[in-house]
Amino acid sequence: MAQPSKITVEVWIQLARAHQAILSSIEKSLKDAGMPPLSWYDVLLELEREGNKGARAFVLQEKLLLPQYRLSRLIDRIEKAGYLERLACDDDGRGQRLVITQSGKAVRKDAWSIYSDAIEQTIGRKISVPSGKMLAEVLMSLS
Amino acid sequence: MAQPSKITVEVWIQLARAHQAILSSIEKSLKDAGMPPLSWYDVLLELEREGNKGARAFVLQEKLLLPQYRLSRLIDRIEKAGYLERLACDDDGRGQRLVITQSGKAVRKDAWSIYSDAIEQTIGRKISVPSGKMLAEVLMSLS
DNA sequence: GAAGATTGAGCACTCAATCTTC
DNA sequence: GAAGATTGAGTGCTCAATCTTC
Repeated sequence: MAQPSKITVEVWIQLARAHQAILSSIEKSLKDAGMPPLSWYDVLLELEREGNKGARAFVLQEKLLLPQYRLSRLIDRIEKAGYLERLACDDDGRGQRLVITQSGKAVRKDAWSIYSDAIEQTIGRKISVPSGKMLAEVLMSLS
Repeated sequence: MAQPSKITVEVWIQLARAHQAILSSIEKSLKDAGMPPLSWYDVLLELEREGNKGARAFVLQEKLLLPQYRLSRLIDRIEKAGYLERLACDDDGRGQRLVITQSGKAVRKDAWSIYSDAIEQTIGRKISVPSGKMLAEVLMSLS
């Protein structure tokens, strides 16, 4: 049980604070604009990338790091809002194909204009390009 | 409405992923060890730093970036578990002094041995000291 | 028995409304 | 009226149990 250095602890504290600050700012921007929360955006973006064939739920779980039960209820809500459809899966009777609808694509696009602006305000304006490259690279090694 | 660069977007994606991965790992470690969640730890640590005079709730709000209603119910649960006490505030009848109890200090200490080990496993082992210094510094400018 | 997915019950979060004291 | 704090009602998260298909 090796103890973490002061620097390691400081990294975690600052990582948690930065995440919390940025996330609440983004969520507030989306809500103020009448958009669905960020978790919906993540799902819709993945589905849009998958195209008409749709995506399996367990694939989304891995990509978005979500537990099964959370994704299941998240999909319920998004489907109820009309932004995705559950279709039967030909080659596996247990599963289903999740397909984004036209209105789903539209709301994702609208949300992106709000979302991207919030990212620029909370991150882009605050750090230099070299810092950003370094930051993204080091962070990638942590997940 | 300036658009964010690809690097800026990548920083946010990796920041969110790293945070999610590290946080769930830490929470799992705490739960497996029979410890309260991380939010309790944050409150208890701040109270321990304040000593016998205790801390005002609105001060915790600022330090922990928590909304009023969330902190209020968080304090309820921690108090019910016997880890803190709400005492009258002499100079302000609206507020109260939040004071950590002996068992609160004990559980915070026990939780730290689990928590610190999890930090070392998820962060310390994965990045170099120079990367860590740089990371902490840049992250600090984001919150 | 394992994998994909859902569900019931309990707990935590959220918002707006409220209360008390300043 | 503003600041510190709490609360009711609605929503979302969590865990374990469950169901179906592989």
